[in-house]
Amino acid sequence: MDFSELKSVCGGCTIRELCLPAGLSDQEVMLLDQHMSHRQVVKKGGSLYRTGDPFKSLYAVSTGFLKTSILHEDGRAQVTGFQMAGEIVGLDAISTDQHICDAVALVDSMVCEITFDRFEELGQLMSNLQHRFNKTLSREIVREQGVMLLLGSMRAEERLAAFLGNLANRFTERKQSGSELVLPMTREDIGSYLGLKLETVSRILSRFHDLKLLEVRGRNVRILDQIGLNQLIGES
Amino acid sequence: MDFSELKSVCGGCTIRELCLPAGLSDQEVMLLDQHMSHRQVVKKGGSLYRTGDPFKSLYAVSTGFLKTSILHEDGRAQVTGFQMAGEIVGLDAISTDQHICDAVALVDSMVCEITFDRFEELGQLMSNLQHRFNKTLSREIVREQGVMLLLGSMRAEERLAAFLGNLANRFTERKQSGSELVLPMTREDIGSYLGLKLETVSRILSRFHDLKLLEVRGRNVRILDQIGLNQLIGES
DNA sequence: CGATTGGTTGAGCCCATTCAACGAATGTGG
DNA sequence: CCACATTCGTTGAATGGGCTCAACCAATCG
Repeated sequence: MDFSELKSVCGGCTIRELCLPAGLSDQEVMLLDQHMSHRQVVKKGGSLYRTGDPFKSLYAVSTGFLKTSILHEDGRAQVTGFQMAGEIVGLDAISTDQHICDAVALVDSMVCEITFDRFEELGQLMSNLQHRFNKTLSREIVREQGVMLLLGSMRAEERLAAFLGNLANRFTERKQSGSELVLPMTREDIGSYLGLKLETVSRILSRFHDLKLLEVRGRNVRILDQIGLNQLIGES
Repeated sequence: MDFSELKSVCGGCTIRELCLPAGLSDQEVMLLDQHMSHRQVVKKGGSLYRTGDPFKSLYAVSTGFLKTSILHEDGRAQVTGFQMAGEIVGLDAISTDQHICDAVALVDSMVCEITFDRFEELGQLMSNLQHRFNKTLSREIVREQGVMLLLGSMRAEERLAAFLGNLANRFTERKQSGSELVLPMTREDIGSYLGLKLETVSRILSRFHDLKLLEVRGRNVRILDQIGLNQLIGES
């Protein structure tokens, strides 16, 4: 049996309510299921797609963790997001029918593929699905605005505190611990996302450790004082 | 006659191809027209909507210039975009049915309103319109990613050069001069958008002036050396 | 085992900020 | 109409937060 391609089954998916099928009736989910392509494995370090690839499908992260990053001509890269279970990857490619970022797995991951042409047809059949999808796109716009606020007007400490809080919330939504984080990305990835150098990320994590806000052991981060972290944001 | 509300007529609009009706047939545009609400005037300094307002409509800028900005609890604001003719405002509110930013007119402006409920119905009738709208949302995601790249990995000079280049392109698309810019926003607005202080914006404009890349007289900026500006981006 | 990747920490530097003064333009009320 | 306040923009001097450069350690991999 080839485990690299398994039929997606939204109906039985535990994170259904965090993903595209959110808010759909059982019948609607069945219809969606029929239009889903196969589930795919992306090995750690492997890429789901690369900049310039023709756009064919959206992907819902099933398990694992991805990052997306855009490359500037001169080699500079900017991580634009980290996607976990239930989150959709590839939304930016709708605009140009070409992927404008790289999507790379940070750990062994699985994604559910759905052909966008098919998805648009489905949207015509199910106004409910289309409505939800509009919200999904809008939510991504809002998320990015949050990052703009972070990059444009927060200091390094605040950025990191906000980043950790955001991760904690998303883990909690997924019934995982919101205080015992295992970061799947490198310090450099975090830095790129937050507009900081990796050394700065490392230093500030150490500082948070000293302040007894965190317990940091490499990629294992335990949040000791979420309130203290939150207070950090917006003081000064 | 009340000039504050005029019927929108996409069919005869000069910027039709830059706006929602882009790519639609004449018949489809007529149908869209029937569903458009009235055209509204927003006076300079006035706001189209404010954070927290319930979401009812999208707005297409007809003439003028708007800015959108989000407010952080502690009073910090981040300008998230400047919108000119043909561009759509309010996309972020779809996600939560509430506006999460303020939209303020930088000069006397006119906007075309379309009720989002109606628009979604129209999208069900016209797959073409829905397809285009998906692209519009995706394009906004891409635009914001560009800003993230700018904020996350460019130095002040590069940010300003990229900003001016972007404005020039958008003016050119609208058959206006791409070298004789009249900036409708303050230095503070620019700074907020670019993650810089207003003094820094002012200083760098002066520096560009000294380098003979620009001619700056207050809000009138003439681009003397677009190539030079572009070269500035990504050197360092 | 050496090579590579990822992470931490230190010292010095520099770019953007902060604080401040000043000028120009615009608007307002007497 | 002028006096005054306010907003907007420019420029200078000093400061500092995050960067650069560098050394070092731990873990992983071939």
